Amino acid sequence: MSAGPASPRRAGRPPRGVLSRDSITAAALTLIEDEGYEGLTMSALARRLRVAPSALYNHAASKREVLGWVQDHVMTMVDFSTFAEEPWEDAVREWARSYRTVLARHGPLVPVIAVMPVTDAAETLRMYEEVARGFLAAGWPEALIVPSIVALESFIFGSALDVAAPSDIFDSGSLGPHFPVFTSAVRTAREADGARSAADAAFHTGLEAMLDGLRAQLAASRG
Amino acid sequence: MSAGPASPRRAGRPPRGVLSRDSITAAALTLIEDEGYEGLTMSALARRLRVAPSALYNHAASKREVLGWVQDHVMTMVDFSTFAEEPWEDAVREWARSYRTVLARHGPLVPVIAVMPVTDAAETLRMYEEVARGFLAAGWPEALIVPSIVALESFIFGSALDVAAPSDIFDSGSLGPHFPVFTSAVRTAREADGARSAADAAFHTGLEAMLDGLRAQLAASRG
DNA sequence: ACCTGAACACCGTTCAAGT
DNA sequence: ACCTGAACACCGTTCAAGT
Repeated sequence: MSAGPASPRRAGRPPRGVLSRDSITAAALTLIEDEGYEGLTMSALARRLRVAPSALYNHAASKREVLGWVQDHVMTMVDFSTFAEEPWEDAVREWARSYRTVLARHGPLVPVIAVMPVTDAAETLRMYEEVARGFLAAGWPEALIVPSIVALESFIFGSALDVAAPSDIFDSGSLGPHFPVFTSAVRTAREADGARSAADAAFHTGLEAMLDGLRAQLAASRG
Repeated sequence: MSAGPASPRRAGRPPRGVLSRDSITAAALTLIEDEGYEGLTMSALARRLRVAPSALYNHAASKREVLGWVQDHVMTMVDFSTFAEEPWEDAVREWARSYRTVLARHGPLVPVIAVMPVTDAAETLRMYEEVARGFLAAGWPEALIVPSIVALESFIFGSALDVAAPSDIFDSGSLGPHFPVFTSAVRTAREADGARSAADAAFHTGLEAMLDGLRAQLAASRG
């Protein structure tokens, strides 16, 4: 009845020792949670697993590969369940918000995700499958689905990087008087947005604009 | 008549030796051009300047600061001249294309730019000033200018990361049969886009969608 | 004020040797 | 098959010593 030490074995040979893709990924995730991505070193990872650093290389070809495993797991934290339940536009909204929130906590992963092939990244593929399904069900022409998803993702990736920016990123300091239009626009925006951060306001603006444009494109494709 | 070894001196003390913000930035840029960002190390930089690595620290507090100088220079390569000449929508289109192209060649800089405060980054501020001016001239309410610019930038940043992705990034490999909708959508998109890369198609789709949405928002703000 | 040279505290990764 | 321990080839950065 108990889960036992051996996790349900997949196809292939069962892991002999403590080390496996799963255990390394789990240790990496708690390490990142505790120490951040600067703390994620092969030494620190090995220490958590009570093993010599070189032992890791019997299971992962490189730190980059470990990062790929982490990335695929992080994707499971993104909520894309709404595509099965809600209308297309609301589903995209919820998915995009969740995606950005998850990535904002894993900023250093963003450049990795953007470039990582999806082959054998099963969890990542699960998300794409569900999102593509939602687009198809909403009546999107098949040829427009992937470009639309990638466009939304690009915006989400950029917005996630933006979350890490300091709140005074647009303070022009002593140079302010040389750039009066921008300086004034920054001040006005800050007053208008109130407590909401600049990053949040921009995300809302951009997401609604893109949804607007995509909705129009969907309508146009229906003739 | 000749330019001479001493560049036109700014306010403040003239540089005594060979090393200065300008010379270090110039060396870093040619180094990046020749060897890429992996080749940009403090040692390699010092070697190009015929100086010991530790000498760099008399002028820059850290490698991160050097990266900031590079970033500010890279911004001068972005073409934002169209804001003074063309209608708002065409100007944004040209600016966004140029911005993405420049950043695609400097991918590792994207996470740096997203977080780097604009204080004392004069070239970066010049761009923002000109873009904000263009928005204002097009009739945008002041409070919406900064969120719109940041939203566009987020999309541009994400799209620039996307350019570095391998063309087969969406090949689902042996897992394909488990994700039929997505796999089929990828194939259809590839056929529809022809020679154009997936990244280019997505950039076009996303930029036009966002322009659509922003145009609608501008119209709405006019009542 | 600015440079050199040596040193420090790390990295990721390899590999012979063990079991 | 999988692990250890030592080693390698790097990093960015500091600092005493020189001029």
